[in-house]
Amino acid sequence: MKPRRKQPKQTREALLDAAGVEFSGHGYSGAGLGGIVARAELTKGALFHHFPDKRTLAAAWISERLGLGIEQMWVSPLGDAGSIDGFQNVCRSRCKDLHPEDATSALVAIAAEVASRDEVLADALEQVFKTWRSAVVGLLQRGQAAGWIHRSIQPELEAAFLVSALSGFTVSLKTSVGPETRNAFTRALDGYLETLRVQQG
Amino acid sequence: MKPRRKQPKQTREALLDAAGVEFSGHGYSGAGLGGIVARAELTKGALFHHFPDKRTLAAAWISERLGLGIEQMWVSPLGDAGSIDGFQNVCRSRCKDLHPEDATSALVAIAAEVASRDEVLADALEQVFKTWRSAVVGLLQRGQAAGWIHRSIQPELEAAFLVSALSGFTVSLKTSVGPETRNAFTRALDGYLETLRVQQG
DNA sequence: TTGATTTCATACCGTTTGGTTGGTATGCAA
DNA sequence: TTGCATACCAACCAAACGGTATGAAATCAA
Repeated sequence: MKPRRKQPKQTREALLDAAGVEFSGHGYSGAGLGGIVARAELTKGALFHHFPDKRTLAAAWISERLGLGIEQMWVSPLGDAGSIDGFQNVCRSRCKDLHPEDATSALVAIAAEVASRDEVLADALEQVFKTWRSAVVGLLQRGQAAGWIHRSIQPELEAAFLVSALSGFTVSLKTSVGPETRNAFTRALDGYLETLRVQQG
Repeated sequence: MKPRRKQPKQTREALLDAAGVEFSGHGYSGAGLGGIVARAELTKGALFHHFPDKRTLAAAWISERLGLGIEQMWVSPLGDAGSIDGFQNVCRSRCKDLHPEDATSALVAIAAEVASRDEVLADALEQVFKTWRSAVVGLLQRGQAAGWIHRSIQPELEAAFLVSALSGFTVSLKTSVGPETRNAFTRALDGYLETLRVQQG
């Protein structure tokens, strides 16, 4: 392989990675393009060659990076779950590991900040939320078909509720200091998931 | 009454009101001090006389305005509820009326944006969240004592779960366009609250 | 090898940022 | 009425902001 000196694909990835760190750490408005290109060890020339403006960079980061993050953290694990206990284990594991720098927290934070005043970013964010909710819907439908999820619940409703609860959880993690809030939510969520189980006579 | 020409109390309130509009509409980083003083029809001289810097202004707004907003939207209504149906009615009413400009949405948005990187603001925010959770805890305890809330649940856990769910709901409201998400969450929340009810033989 | 195109760096632009300065007008206590 | 602290304004500041203009390497098609 010849050692290329200009690698546009790689440059674009580096910019998205750096943008992710800055957006996650300082929010959309709080993150500066100067900080992003400095972190990527590039210049604004490279940035504005690959992205026309800041919001388009953010939209690309949301769709590509946050979307992939949600896939890895929620969609795949939930796709593997085959019982209520498996469902609970996935949620417990995520609740224990969630921290303000991961994709889930960043998704919620950016959505809370800009979704109501930027249609483009709101669309990109909704797309990611939709894949998240869809994964839950799919799991619940499979559970109903297989007989381990209560027939009376409506998957779309419970999915919207669950994703909202987990979203709010990422916010509460940022304000509280100790592990009490994390433990409280985790245990209560476990109880809620229990109510989805078919009653064993 | 003599028409006073300098009214520091009133000036401070006007600054907090204007700051509230700007912070709610553009977030903490997105809101500028110039926009705040312009909205209040004052100058930076007045602003920096009453508040030493931007974050202190934000902290005062969180404690005084958002705190009062949560009191009015959640603490008082929940304090009046005396049954599961009353509890559900309060939540249903709030879920229907919640919009991106109210105190609840602003509280969550600011928390998601700055809580993980500013201890001062995080403390002020946690105080407000705590009064919110405490109102739920108090209601659940009263319900258990009065016999209309299931004895097996732990009020602190369910309160943390409920407040997180409602927090996440304010975020999901911003990304989705139609009323589907609002309706889905509202109905699922109703079902969750139903599980707190004592079983009628 | 040539010519066009892509990929980036450097330098710069006007605007806005949070915050400061110096000064003036008001309110209150004596 | 004097004297001093409070309340507020207008002008200003350096730094950072998002974005642009220009040009030089690097790459690729011919």
